[in-house]
Amino acid sequence: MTTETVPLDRRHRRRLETIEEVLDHAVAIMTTDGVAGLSLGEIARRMGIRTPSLYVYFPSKHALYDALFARGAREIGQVVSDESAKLLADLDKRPQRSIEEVLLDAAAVFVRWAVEHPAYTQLLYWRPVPGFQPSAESFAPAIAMVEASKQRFEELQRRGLIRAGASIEEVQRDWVVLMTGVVTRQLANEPQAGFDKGRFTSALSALIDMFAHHYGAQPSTRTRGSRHARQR
Amino acid sequence: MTTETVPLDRRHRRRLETIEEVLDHAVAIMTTDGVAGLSLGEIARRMGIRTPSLYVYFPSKHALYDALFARGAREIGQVVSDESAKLLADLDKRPQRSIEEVLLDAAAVFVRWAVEHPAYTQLLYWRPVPGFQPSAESFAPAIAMVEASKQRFEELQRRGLIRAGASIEEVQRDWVVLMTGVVTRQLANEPQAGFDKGRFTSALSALIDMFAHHYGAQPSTRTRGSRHARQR
DNA sequence: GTCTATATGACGATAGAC
DNA sequence: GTCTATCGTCATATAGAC
Repeated sequence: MTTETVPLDRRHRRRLETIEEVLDHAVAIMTTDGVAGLSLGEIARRMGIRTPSLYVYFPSKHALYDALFARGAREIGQVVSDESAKLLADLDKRPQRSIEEVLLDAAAVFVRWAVEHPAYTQLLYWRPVPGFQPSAESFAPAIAMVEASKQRFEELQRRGLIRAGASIEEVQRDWVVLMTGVVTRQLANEPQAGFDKGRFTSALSALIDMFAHHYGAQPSTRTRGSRHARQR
Repeated sequence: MTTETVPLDRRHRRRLETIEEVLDHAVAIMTTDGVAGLSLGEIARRMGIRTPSLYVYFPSKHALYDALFARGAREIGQVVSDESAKLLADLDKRPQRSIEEVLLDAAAVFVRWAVEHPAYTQLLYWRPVPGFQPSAESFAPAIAMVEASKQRFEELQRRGLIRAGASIEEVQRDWVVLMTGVVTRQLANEPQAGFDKGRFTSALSALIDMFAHHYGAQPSTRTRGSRHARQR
């Protein structure tokens, strides 16, 4: 009995490790060849096994995509959640921070992760795989992230940084359009540029100013368009 | 001699017609199955020919994607160009129009076409096909469209609707992020909703207000956030 | 010139031996 | 749990019928 449970646990752990290894190779392939460029044969080749052996761990290629979707949603959710906690804690210590500063920090964390993890980003925010729809379980962390984001905006509204009359639903919707818009254009037009040098990631500051002006509570201390005025 | 040129012309015309037919079927398939779901076998099946026969007209699947990219870029370019001409002519007749109204018209034309032609939109604004890069010739109309858009913003700036100090390069960049951001979210999250009922296409008005407030010349006549205030 | 017949190699997927 | 063998489909290439 005792001799049975131990190897079972070990086998189980080993199985989970193998699954993680499959996912790691899949991400590496998708990063270079795009989400649609993933092939089970290439994963197996890199692991030194035959393609059919992968079916022990995943019943289909779509199931593999589903696991990758879940993994990506969990990871970006964690990154954003950590930043969000820091943001609110920091706001307690330095309440004089402008809404522009606060939102730019939050935006940069999301956009940086997205452009630096193009495989997950394509899977989460485009529709690159014909017929693939994430399962409810895999989609759950993505929903949780949106809910957390809305709660963060509500908190900012309570603290007087977001205009009192603003609909949080609309704030969240427009925020998502801006953030994923920047990420999509950067990855599709300049995939090699990276966060710091990208033409579209560099637009974040101007877009956040725009957003803050519209949904922020107090008029910005910065003159509208001061960034451009400098260039004249 | 005379008897030779006539059938050559006819044959040439017939060839072009066949090419158009191939492209039409390709668009239909991509519309239902996504860009990556296109298969030459399915095109041939629908045309009642064998797959290798397609290679008479296109040397490879990538060449077919290239022709589709060019077609899509020309079509949306034409749609936007027509609207742009109408917009400026209308502005001569009714110079009292606000920048919000003018831009919302322009935005609606682009976004409506994009969500109603998801096959072209995916090809033009995402990266759904591993290894596919449009040729310089196919890309040309897309560049022309961006140039025309910049010239339109310059004209609006000359007419005093866009703030004098604004960099047209930045105006165009942020405009593209907003428009393709809305389109991408609508097509990826709610592909079946259509322009009029979509959750993200419905955000256009608010996003244009935001944009106009930032880059427009005179303060808006509408109270900031009046749309939301109404909902209270 | 246009299309078919045929073949190649890669793919996702399944069945069954060990 | 991994293998081999196999299936059907895919994009692609070539040779040849008409």
